[in-house]
Amino acid sequence: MIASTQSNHPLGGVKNFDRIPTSLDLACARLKSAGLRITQPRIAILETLIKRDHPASIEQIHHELTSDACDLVTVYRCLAVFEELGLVRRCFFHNGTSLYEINLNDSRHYHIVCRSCGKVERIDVSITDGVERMLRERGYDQVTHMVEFFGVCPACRKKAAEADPVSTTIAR
Amino acid sequence: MIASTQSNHPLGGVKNFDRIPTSLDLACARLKSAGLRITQPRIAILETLIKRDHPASIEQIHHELTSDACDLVTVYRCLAVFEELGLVRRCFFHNGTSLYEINLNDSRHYHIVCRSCGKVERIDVSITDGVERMLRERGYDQVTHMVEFFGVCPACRKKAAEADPVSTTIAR
DNA sequence: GTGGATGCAAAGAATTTGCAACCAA
DNA sequence: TTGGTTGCAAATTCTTTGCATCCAC
Repeated sequence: MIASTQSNHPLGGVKNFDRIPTSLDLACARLKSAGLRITQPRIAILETLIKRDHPASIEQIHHELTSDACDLVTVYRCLAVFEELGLVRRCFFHNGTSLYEINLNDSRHYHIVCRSCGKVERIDVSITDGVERMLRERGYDQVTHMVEFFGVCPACRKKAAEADPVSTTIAR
Repeated sequence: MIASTQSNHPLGGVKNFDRIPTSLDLACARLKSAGLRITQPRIAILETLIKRDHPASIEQIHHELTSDACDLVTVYRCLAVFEELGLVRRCFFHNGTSLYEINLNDSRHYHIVCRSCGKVERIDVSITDGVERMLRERGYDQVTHMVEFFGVCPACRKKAAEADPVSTTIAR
């Protein structure tokens, strides 16, 4: 997969399939092997998701595409396909909106979302493996899960404390 | 709180405040102490949530109210108030819809939702305390979280296997 | 009596669907 | 060439808002 039989140097090939596969290559391969077509809108959306590497709303993704790369409806449809394929993961945030992020190697990580500014940070821990195993033992199939943490980030706390030094010391 | 000073027997009082407080009593007390009014629609919605003790959509809750107890809009508004007060917890499910469940004593538990039939089971484990603590140490405030597990329940697996014995053996 | 809460209607936002035209394989 | 994809428009669903009326306190 990394280099063809025609060349031992990973970057030395002249043909496309001699390159080290990029994230986009991997995503396209997954599309292809599912019998789906690799179209301009799909490439554009995947590139945006890969470049971003952070959850984004459908609206945001559409906005970040180079202008009129495709219709908003197409973004909806493509993301539904990507999610079905597992290329993309859907997360739900405190206000109920869903965000999408690229998920090429099923990396298990979570997010902490600031209640105030909406900033998303990544948390790289694995806390739910035991539960998933337990559920499988109970007879559940295709088990996945979703975890989101919400809180007020340090920056927003500081800002709030400066604006109103008294009330912000009271925790929820 | 369990019995008034007028009676030592927990069930022996004649007045309302001599009863053991019910869940509804507790919820109403929380409303009152927040300066909010105890109205017929609010009582009806709370009773439905308490009786159910399982996540339900706004539509379902409205439907389960004894006919024309209140308008759908009122259910929306009441649930927003209850959520704000922490009387109710909002969960997000695989299709992106939000469900609400009563949350009178901040019990930490999660759900496993069947992808196929939508059945919700409760999981009583605590897996995220360590992460919440870590986030607070990093400077986050008002930290909460949300966890949902999705899978195909044993009953649906069996049903699917009977309908199509070949393809259902392939795990995701 | 008074202000918070509700009902109704209507607006607004988010998402889905139908169908003809298009283009990747 | 052909069927999966897309764009556009319109339908549908979900949620919020405005305002007059009502009723809990």
